[in-house]
Amino acid sequence: MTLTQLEAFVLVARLGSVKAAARTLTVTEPAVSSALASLRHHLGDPLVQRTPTGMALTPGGRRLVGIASQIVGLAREAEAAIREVQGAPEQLRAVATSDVAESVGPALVAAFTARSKAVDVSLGVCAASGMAALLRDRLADVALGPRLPGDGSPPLQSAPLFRYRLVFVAAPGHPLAAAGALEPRTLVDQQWHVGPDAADGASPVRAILDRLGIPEGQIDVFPSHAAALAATEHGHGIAATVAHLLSDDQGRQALVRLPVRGTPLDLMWHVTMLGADSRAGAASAFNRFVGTPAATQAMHAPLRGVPPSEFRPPVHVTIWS
Amino acid sequence: MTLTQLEAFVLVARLGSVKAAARTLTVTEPAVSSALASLRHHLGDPLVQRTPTGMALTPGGRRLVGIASQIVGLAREAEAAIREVQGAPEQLRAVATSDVAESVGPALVAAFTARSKAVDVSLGVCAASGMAALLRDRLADVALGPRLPGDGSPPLQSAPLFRYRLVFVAAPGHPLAAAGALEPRTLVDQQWHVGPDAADGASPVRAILDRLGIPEGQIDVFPSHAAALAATEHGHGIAATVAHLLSDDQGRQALVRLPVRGTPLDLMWHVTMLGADSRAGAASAFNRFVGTPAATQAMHAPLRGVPPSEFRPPVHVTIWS
DNA sequence: CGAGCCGATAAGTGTTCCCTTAACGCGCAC
DNA sequence: GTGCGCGTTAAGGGAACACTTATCGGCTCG
Repeated sequence: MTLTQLEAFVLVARLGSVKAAARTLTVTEPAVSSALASLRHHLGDPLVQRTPTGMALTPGGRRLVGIASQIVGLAREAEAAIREVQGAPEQLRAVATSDVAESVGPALVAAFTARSKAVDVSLGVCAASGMAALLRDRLADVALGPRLPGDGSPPLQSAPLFRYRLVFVAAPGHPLAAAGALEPRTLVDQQWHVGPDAADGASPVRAILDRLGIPEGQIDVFPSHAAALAATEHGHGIAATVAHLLSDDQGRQALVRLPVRGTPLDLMWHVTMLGADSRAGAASAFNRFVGTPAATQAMHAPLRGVPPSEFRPPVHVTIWS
Repeated sequence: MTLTQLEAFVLVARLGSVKAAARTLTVTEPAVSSALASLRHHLGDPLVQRTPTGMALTPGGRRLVGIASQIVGLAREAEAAIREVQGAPEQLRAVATSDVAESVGPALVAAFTARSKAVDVSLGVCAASGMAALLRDRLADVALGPRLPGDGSPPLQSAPLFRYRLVFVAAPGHPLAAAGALEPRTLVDQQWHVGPDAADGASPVRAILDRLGIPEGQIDVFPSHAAALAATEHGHGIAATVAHLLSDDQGRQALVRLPVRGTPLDLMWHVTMLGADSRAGAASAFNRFVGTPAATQAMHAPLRGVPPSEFRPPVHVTIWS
């Protein structure tokens, strides 16, 4: 029984699939499957079993997951504690959904970095559906994205981070660009350009696509939100984007907002982390920071005049998934 | 960072020496030293350093020992949990000082085994000074011997187990055997035959030897208490032993009690375990059992007529140290 | 100053881990 | 049925682990 094996098991149990666990750990599926096989053999229990809907825990696995999760959490805590004692900078690993990571995330993280010199911050991108597991396994300290359900063990705490407005956009030459007020259903026949977060069930864009009943064939998923917007500029599709990122593009008329009825949609991004008793000190500092005016200002200001596609965040960004 | 390394570190930190940790783990000193070296290198901190009085923790080590201890405890808990879910018998690892292990320990454990069919009990021998570390690291679930200080992390709970009387004995032909009332200081010139527990600072026999100022050259440490008594039967030395074990030997006049003033000494053995919230279920069951009349009866009854040297406990006995 | 104790190190060995690529088995959908 | 997605197994290699015996270095104590 090794820490690696326990880690693999916990992630499979939490994420419900070997594939997702492997992606999170940046290893291949057989690596995870093999670690799981070793643990199964050692403990003499299947722990998790395939079902049509994913991987389901056996009674033994259900019992183990809580204990194993504590073990891997403590192992991380041990390393962080030693680092701290030695005076090394504390580490804060932030994850964000791709929409946050391409909008207010880097600016927020950069502002926090500037204020807290002794903290080493990294920002990663992940799907909203995997955020809770990352936080609980201490693979991440804070998560930026939609509000996450806090129930579970250990519990999570979500707090409002940033109110934003979602709008629909198209190239100036698009047929709908010159239209007057549009009914939402007129968008059903359009080709949609979306970022990677739209593939995630918890994303608001995904919710819109589902509500309108857009067939998958009409949805082009791009590797980044910026790429989706770039394709929209030069193509004949439409996209959904955060309004305040658009001000400059609109000024240059690269994209125009579509006057769809019911838009802009008022939405909220949240910051989520473990409870105050179990999270790292840097996470608490970050939590305090996001409530300050400096944080709000940083999230509103920085991207003015810089198209997202060219934006290079001034913080170290690690892509974890 | 592996579980083995953390275990080695915790034991070195708790026992204050590599040698003791190695003995407890039944490996050689280099094995422990090497595990420690790997952990030191991995974390970049000496963790423990040699001092004239033993191994002292660095600030980092002090911080780590609590976390590491939790990790190894949880790892054991994980294995126990799986075993329990699978319906396998629960395991209870008892340790006792050699005096208990050679007197009431086996009978007590056997009586508990007979009552609790679903518990797999093993009894080991260890020094009183190492008991607290064994309990805290969950290498043992219950400890039988002297009362242990309960402070520390996690705290320990001691409860009275058995009141016994310590007497001094010699062979019938010994010069002192025919004497009348003896002053304690008349024993100073004698050759003492003692069991392994006398080498332990926490042992009452050790305390007596120290109080009388017996030089080391007059103390023969035998590998078992029974061996010390056997040597006393045929030699010209004296020994200290538990009174109620002696009844039959006295009947056969193999050994006679010396009428030393102040004897018999009224002493108490205790049972010690972790607090109710952190100990295994079997430990709690054992704790309840030792309070019952059946336990008291078992401890008084079984060895009547059976010299300790010939006694074969009906339970599996593992020697850990 | 030599003896003895204790921890660290050297050298070596068998085992386990951990990861890879490739191929296989199985359930499910079009 | 025929793909296709997903987990598992096979095979293999490199590294780390965990242990041993033997030796060294530093320290204390007679």
